Amino acid sequence: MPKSAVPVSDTALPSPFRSKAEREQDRADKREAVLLAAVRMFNARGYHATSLDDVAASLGVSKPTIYHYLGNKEQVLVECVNRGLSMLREAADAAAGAAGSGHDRLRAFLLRYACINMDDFGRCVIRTNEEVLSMDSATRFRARKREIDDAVRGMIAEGIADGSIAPVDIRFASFTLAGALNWPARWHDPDGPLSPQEVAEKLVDIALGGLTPRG
Amino acid sequence: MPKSAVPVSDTALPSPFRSKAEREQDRADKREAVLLAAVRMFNARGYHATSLDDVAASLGVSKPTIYHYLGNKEQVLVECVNRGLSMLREAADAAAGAAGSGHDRLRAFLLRYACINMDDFGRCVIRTNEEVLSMDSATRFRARKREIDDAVRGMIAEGIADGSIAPVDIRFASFTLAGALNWPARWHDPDGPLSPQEVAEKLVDIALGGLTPRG
DNA sequence: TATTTTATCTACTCATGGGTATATTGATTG
DNA sequence: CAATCAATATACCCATGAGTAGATAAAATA
Repeated sequence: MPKSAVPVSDTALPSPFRSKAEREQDRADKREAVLLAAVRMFNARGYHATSLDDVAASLGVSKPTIYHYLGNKEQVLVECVNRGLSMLREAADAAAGAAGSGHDRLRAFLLRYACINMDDFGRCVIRTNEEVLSMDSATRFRARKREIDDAVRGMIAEGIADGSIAPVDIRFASFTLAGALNWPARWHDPDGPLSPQEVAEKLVDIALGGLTPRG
Repeated sequence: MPKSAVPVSDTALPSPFRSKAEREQDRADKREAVLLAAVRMFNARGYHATSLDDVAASLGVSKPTIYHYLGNKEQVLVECVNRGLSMLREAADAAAGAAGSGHDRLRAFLLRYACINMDDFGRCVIRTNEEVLSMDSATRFRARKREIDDAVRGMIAEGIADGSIAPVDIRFASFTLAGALNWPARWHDPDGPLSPQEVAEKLVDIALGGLTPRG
């Protein structure tokens, strides 16, 4: 353990000597910073209209620095999309494992889903068209989105089974909900007066109205 | 009228001599063919990923020919978008002038709206992000979309007033409906088994469910 | 201390693609 | 028939931007 040669004290004085773990963390942080800067520009101007020179400049570094952290432009996009997809996946798993009726679980998930769609990385999932990806990445992208959609359909099916959701066409219901809740990725302004949470609640209430059984 | 020098007969023999009107029609037809070829490629691959060389090649002509009919690449896109917007506008005017309750008129419009969003030019309206346009075009684009949205909001308001629509938040209702019905522009496959009309009916039924007053 | 590794830069290459200059041909017009 | 105009092509220019080569300097390691 040569690392313990580095002074370690209870008072944790900031040391200019960084441990291996710290250096790895530094690297990960920088990589993350690149992704965040990139996704914001992609969302604001579009993938093709954003050059890696622009992204680098916004971070005060040069383009090769980005290539030091990520393989190429497409990988930058793919990583951003994957972060968004992971958030969605976690939300789906959480909802699937929660208590309550199908309707309750669906509602809880949709609220989270809508919020993620207004987040930097979530928005990128919606705004990224498969055509801009390589065939390989596009296939993986489609598969991961499909997982989310399957989860939604599952919740709808369970809601129909337990009577908390009206007996709608499951596929079209999921299309309708997805469309309604994806759309804010295009119009919601993070700097505007409407918080994602507020928007999500209003949209979910209205969108879910059509699935609620009639008294 | 020098035009009448061209032989005109009741039997309307096809003549190789074209009148001025015919020549203008030819030109308009060619222009239209360029737009249709372009919008299909824009929709399939995205605006930035489509070169005018590609569009020209798909028509069996060369790029300068396109420039003979349209000023530049952005104008090609703008014309396509405008065709879609005009269709939407007509549908909105027709619905606004129709008989029936607010709910009836809204429903009729939404069916048409959804179908237009699965048409070549309508799809282009949805898929075109303002960021790819010049500031000037983007402003006009936004204004025309806003007109459509205002029409929807008007119909919702009338429906609420006449009791055919539940007293929802008008702005969020229009966002929800728009999202649900815009989304097919991204997923509907014109060559697939689902006709736009079928899709439109199912989506509108589900999306409108949330606005229908409870018994 | 010598060597290697990491982080970063400057300065390139090179393909793509928007847009243009200009030639050609055939029809239109005077 | 001459002059013009319309439609099209070939061959180009030039900016942008992805991606790379290679230098440098600092830190880490042996």
